[in-house]
Amino acid sequence: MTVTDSEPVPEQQDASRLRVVLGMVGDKWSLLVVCNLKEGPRRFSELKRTVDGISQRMLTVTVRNLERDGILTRTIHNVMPPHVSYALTPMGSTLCEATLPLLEWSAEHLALIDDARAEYDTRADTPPAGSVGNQLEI
Amino acid sequence: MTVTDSEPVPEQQDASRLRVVLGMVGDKWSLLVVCNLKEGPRRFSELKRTVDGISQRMLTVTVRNLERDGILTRTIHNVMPPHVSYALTPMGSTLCEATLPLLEWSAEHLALIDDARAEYDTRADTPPAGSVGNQLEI
DNA sequence: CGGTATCCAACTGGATACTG
DNA sequence: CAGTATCCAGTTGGATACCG
Repeated sequence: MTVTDSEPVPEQQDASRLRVVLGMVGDKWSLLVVCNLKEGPRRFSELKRTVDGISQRMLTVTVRNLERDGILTRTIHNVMPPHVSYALTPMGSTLCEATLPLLEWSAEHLALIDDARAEYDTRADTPPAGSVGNQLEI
Repeated sequence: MTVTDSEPVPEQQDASRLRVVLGMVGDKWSLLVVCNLKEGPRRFSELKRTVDGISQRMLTVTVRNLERDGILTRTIHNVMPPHVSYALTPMGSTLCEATLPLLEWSAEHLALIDDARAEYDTRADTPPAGSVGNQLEI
């Protein structure tokens, strides 16, 4: 009854899903942490060492969000000295697999992207009188 | 000769690639724009209408970056009134395909994510004396 | 060891007004 | 129509210091 009218068109469903994924892993660190757990559980300090450049604060925030989303589990080991380990859930593993094509794409296109940027910047740097700054079509 | 020492380990390669992809499409709008070009070229105003909630400024910024990265082309049609159309490059199309698994993953796990969040928030809201706030393991 | 708390700089992105 | 320019609020994230 709270449904107002027609069901959303496919494009809007895509958009909604994209927003969910990006909200989860679209930030600077989440996917890097997830990828570092691919091989197995890691402790907080291991992650901090492995995920290059991450601050303690951002690692804490990132793993908290991923735990909340059900991507990884946080386990406290009551030993001396105490430590905490993080591991992917099954859902986290499938997420990891789902990002693999994107990783491959990146590997294949890294050079082409650099080329495209260089070419674009060249065109942008020199916009003299007779030059063709943009594709034209009449 | 400029190479200092050993080749980077696979994990670091992954990380570097992830940073590239995230830098390109990890923002709020890029993937939404790309997905809206999947079916074919679109004009600026069409994109603005279709990509729900995007401001004129952000659409301009987003398509400029995607053009620079070689993901889409910008074509100016010299008619009255003048208009501009955007289309995916072959590289843009392959990027789009590479994100499909992530889209499917999102579709399959949306409900589970909501459940995980709800459960996490419930545990967080009520951390009374005898409760088990976190997984423990000795 | 694995956090939390606080502060602050930089960036993101929305609103609005103006332009060719 | 398709921008550009400006301003500004909100968020992200780094540095630092302290805590159980």
